[in-house]
Amino acid sequence: MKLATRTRYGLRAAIELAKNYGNGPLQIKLIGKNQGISVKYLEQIIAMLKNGGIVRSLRGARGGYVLAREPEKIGLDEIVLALEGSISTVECVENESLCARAADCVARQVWTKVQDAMIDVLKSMTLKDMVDKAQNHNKLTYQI
Amino acid sequence: MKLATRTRYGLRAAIELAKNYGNGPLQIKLIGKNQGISVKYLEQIIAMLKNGGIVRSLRGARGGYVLAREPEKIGLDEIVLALEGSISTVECVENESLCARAADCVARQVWTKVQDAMIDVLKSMTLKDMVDKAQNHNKLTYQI
DNA sequence: CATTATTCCTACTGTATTGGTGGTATATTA
DNA sequence: TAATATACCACCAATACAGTAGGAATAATG
Repeated sequence: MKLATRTRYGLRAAIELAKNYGNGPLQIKLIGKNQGISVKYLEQIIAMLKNGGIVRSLRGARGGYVLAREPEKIGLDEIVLALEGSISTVECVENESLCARAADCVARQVWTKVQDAMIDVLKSMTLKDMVDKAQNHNKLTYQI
Repeated sequence: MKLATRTRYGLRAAIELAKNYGNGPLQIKLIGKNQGISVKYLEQIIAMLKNGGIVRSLRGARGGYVLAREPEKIGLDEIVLALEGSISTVECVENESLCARAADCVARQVWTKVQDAMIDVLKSMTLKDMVDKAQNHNKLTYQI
């Protein structure tokens, strides 16, 4: 059940970008420094966020990354989706055709319920919510 | 986010044992055959269920495995716990001391909520519920 | 135009996990 | 004691993960 490190890092990076929203691009170097994450590794992780349509990049000097949309329009489910590839406990939940008995498999029903519960929680939160929460502690408090 | 195969297999094996509850021990060989799972692999998986106090073993001829308690007293959370080691998305959720900022980390709050949602769902179901559901389809319908 | 800052791309590496196999020891029963 | 079945232990191949490395492409700046 453990999340990949890249998912944890990726969320933290996204929150940094959300905090910086409206103030121009933020460089990976800075995010990595603030968060204590290998800059080279973060590079790959943010590329996933880019592919997922969460962030946009600005190349060249003074470039960096910005959120692709307003923080209140980015659900955490989108972020996890971009980083994990899918928010899914078991393949057959998404793809019935993987198993002949999928349609009335009780184990599958369990994993579907678990998965739906996770997705609901993630969908209920946006990057804006994260920034607001962090603001209350008025520091970079989202470090894992 | 994907579950390990052993967790899926383990749940299915536990459901088989629940279905057989009251009819004496069930052999791994049989479960593996019914479920299309490598008997040798299943051996290891059921050993985890045993360590977790979910099943008891009976050695020797006519031996096999039985549930350690009535199916209605075994929550699915216990089964996942036995197989995954912990029902946890991130280490720091369980163990605050892993990160100095854990106490007011917003990312950690996210993963805590996700994890709690999963645990709630699993806790809400017992092996008995699984047997009852499967009965409605009156076959081995829990195959993944 | 040269320099600098930054993203982008691709490949490599060590480690751990996963999924699975094989063999032997041990206990129980008939 | 022979047959059955679990228990235990060691091994193996494939994959994923986390991180490193080097350089190419691109944009801004002086």
